[in-house]
Amino acid sequence: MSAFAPTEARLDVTRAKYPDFPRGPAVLVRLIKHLFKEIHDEANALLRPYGLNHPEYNILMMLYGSPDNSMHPSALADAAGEKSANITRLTTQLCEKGYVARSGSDADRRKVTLTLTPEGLALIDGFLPGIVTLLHKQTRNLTAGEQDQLEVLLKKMLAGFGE
Amino acid sequence: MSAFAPTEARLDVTRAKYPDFPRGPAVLVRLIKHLFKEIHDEANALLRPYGLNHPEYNILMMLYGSPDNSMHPSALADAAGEKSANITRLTTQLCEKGYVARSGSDADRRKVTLTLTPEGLALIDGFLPGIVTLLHKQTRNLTAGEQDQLEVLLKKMLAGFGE
DNA sequence: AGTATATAGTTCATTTGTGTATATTCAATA
DNA sequence: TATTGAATATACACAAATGAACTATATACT
Repeated sequence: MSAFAPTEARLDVTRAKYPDFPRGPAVLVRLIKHLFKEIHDEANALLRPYGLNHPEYNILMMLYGSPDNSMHPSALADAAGEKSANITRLTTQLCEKGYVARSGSDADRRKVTLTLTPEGLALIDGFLPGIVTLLHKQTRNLTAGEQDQLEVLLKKMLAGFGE
Repeated sequence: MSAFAPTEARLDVTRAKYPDFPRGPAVLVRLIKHLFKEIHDEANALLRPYGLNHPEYNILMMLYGSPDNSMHPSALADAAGEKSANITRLTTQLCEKGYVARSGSDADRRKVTLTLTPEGLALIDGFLPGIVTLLHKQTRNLTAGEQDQLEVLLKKMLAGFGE
């Protein structure tokens, strides 16, 4: 029996009380919330031994995903889905730990450039094997074809936001 | 152009540096994170005029999804995907606002029962129309068939956790 | 019965996240 | 070139969430 069954039962009760409540959309939203929490918690557990949490990991990986291992804070905020005030705090921590370096920009002096240090790159090399294993584990119930399908549908849904 | 395109570009760079990094699973995880943040932020904005945030809303709706409008804290933690310590804090707030009532249980004196008050039910009636509209808006890009498909796939993925 | 083990809920210290205001720089244009 | 408005990043006060320790009941076992 799926762990999600109680959620569906609750939704049935809700619809009995308030028939307009849309079952499909509500299920999707609750599924996404549950998945996010699970993903978040598992990643946190894996990263704790490295002294990192999930948001810090995300920032390191966004920088790693840039050809020169560097980004500006505002781009990082978009990429990591964090508020810019939080980027300041998180990157300050990563700087203090020595994984990221801050530097000014000559072209636009408002901007700051954040770059992975050699220590940061070494840390990433250290935790990536575990992350790869975790990612496979988290999607093991889906075939490659199902993953593609899911990706298409999630993108389509996401495209409906912020318009 | 999709707002998600930069994420995919970063993933390509990552895979150039670390070929084992699995593209599909990583995309799925990032999509889910982005969707959750959008859903969370929009719900927060809608609920603010009612003096509620998204987690508080979730708790009220979990109670509403129970036939007698009541649940125990531990069940609520599961249902709402919150840690039990957080349930204590959130429900205390909701009690102070008069939307939820706490009471002991005779059968098992460790347990506490949380029940929606008439004020809580009235509040729900007040914000539900807006929520219904929001839920439709958040899934407007998906046909009914696509929503069903997405639901199946997300459930399948979720079933892979915690085993 | 008596003891160990597990469960329910809370408390508290700490970490993490947000909203708002502010300083600085850039870009547009009158 | 002076002025206005937008963008970038940060500071800070406050809000929310977490992990770990703790109290109290309940359950299982000998």
